[in-house]
Amino acid sequence: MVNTAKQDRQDVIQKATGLFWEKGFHATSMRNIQQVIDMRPGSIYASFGSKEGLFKETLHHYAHTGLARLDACAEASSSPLEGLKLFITESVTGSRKSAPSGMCMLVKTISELTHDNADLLAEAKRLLGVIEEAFAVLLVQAKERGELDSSKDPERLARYLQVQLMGLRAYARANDDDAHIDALIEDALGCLG
Amino acid sequence: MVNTAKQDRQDVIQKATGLFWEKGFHATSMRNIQQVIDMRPGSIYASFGSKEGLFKETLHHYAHTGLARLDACAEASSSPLEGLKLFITESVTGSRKSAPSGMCMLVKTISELTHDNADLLAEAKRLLGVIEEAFAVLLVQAKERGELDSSKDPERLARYLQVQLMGLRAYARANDDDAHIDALIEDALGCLG
DNA sequence: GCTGGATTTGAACGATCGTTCAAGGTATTC
DNA sequence: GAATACCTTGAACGATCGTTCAAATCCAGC
Repeated sequence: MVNTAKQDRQDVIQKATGLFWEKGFHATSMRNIQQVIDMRPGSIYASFGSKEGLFKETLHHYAHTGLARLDACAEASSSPLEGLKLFITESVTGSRKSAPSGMCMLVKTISELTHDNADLLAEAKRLLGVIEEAFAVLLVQAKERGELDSSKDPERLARYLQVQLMGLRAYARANDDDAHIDALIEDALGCLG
Repeated sequence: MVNTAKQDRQDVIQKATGLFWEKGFHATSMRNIQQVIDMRPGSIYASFGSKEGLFKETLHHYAHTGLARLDACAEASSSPLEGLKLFITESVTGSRKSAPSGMCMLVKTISELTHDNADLLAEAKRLLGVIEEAFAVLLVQAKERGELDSSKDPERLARYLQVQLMGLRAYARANDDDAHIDALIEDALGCLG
């Protein structure tokens, strides 16, 4: 029974993530969420406390899913560097058609929120840092394997890749030309060889 | 009198731009705006028609200001390429402390809005395209002067710079370390020489 | 099948949203 | 100074916001 309840909760969080990701924090009303997850206000507030509480859980869910996908990319590839490139390429091109919003949900969140929701803002920043660390770990592995120029600083390169990923996804949301996007990915990841 | 009225209108739009830029479209209420621009609802709606109408004018104001600043950077620099680099550097580092939000207002808008505000979304995309064109114009000038490798495609490079600018400003919003930002700008603009 | 605690329900709350419009004010013209 | 045209005012509208809570429902243990 615990399993079922947990499954339900995860299912609810997943559906809420889709909504928040698509419409953002402010434009998503609790009534939108009630409809999508088929729960009444009382149950939602008993489970998550508030709209902010639910949103924070969706941020965690989003980040965890992203990290899992990064691991999957690394395992599916012949090298850490190829895994990283695959992850970034997938994130940019894949999320264009399937994902709720082309944008990264964490970037969307730090873009939308202000000090009025200070802890949500801080949490999104923190999670972006976690992802950056995961990039750095893969880059260290690549360096150890000799796939990466030993003069490069993995942490600096991880920051650079974050910039590229953020920029590419934002650009892809503003521009529809697939060929241009592909060329931009090539340019952005060129320094990885 | 026409001049005064126009000045007033520009002043109103400028103040509204600051609010929308900081808080975004949905989180900014018409009452917030009434307070900041010191006008009553009737006057605002007589002047701008709707919240969307006012927001669209602030988008234009923002883009126009950005283009003017790009021109100023180009004139202040010894070359088109240096002007472009100055503009990007200024946009990333300057907007960190002074601007309402570290983010580009146009990127923030395409990040926040969905098909529910289709024309505002389209307008923000269009204005980003205008800015990209202005980048391309400067790059063509740089190419003619021989400052840019003749093998480079100015339009592709303009798209690349848009990605860098979007990514850098988003990253700067998530991360406070000035030294890291400076290094990232260096990495991002390295291809310009 | 009854009981008691946990869960779900949905009507309702006060606040705030974007917007309207009759009423009041102001400036210009004769 | 009266009349006209224009602009501003702010109370008020219906809708929707995030949230609450008494009542209804569910379900395990006896």
